Amino acid sequence: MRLTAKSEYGVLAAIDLACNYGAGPVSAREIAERRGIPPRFLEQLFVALRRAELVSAVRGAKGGFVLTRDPNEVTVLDVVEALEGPLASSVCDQTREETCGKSATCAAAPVWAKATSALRDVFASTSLASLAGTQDTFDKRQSALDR
Amino acid sequence: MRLTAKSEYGVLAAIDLACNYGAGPVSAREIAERRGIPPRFLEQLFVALRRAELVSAVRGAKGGFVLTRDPNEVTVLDVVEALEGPLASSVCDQTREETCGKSATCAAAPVWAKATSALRDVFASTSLASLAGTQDTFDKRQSALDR
DNA sequence: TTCAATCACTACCTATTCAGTCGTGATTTT
DNA sequence: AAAATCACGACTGAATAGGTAGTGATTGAA
Repeated sequence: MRLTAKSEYGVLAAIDLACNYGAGPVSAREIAERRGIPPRFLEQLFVALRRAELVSAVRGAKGGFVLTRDPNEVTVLDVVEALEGPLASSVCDQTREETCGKSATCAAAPVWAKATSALRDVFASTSLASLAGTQDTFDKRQSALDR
Repeated sequence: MRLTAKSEYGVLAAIDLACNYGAGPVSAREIAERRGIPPRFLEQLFVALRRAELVSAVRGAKGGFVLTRDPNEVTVLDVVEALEGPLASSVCDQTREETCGKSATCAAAPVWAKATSALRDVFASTSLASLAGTQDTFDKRQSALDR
């Protein structure tokens, strides 16, 4: 429920990789410049994305990062959870047991649960491919690969 | 997009008022005790709720707060926005103009917008009455008033 | 009329988190 | 060997979260 700059930058970076999917590794420095992301900060995000096995790293000169899966198969939820941890409601996290009347659970819990669920649905149903810039640009790269 | 303890406590307090709707003012102290909310903190939340005209205050002994509208007509969105400010995406807030390819807008913007919208829908469609404890408890109070 | 209960307002405080930066090392290509 | 790149951990300044404290204003009840 807490979205920070990690998600913003991380999703942007992931979209960039989606745009370049199949065209070899893209360096963090390149993405940082293109997207206006602080380079040393982005570096850390890629460490998290690699540990979540969303990207794989290629070290050395001409190295960089590549998506480990097709951009259609990677969702924003994957990226966000890799960077921010599990997407849970930031409130009413089972530490609170007060009730309205006699109910055994927090009276507000249903709405927080619905909120988390709605957010999760949006993120889980949005692939990197669907965000990857003008779709034709993406398609053009794809068709170039097919040849 | 940022939900803090203010929302958690504020919605709980609002539910409490919903449970007691029509039965005169309920003091902040009483709600704080019943719901396990730090009293001085809750006091501040009520200031915000009053300024948003969601509740009205009754000063002096036997005073407290009452909902200004029927619990069916007050939504969680009302309460959350009164306490946290307008519900907007915490990321991609129009300060960022980078693009994927040649698009004029941030490539990730659509998903953040959808997320905000989804959250808003959930909160706007949840009334205090629907959360107010066991609905029968609430109904009982209501029918008692009708007599 | 006094007193206690209650809301009103402002200021203040402490710990955590955010949003990075920095230094250094490891790996690979050229 | 040199340059480019990723890897890892420590560090930091600013903001925010989550309260607390002091004081004052208003009102009902004794």
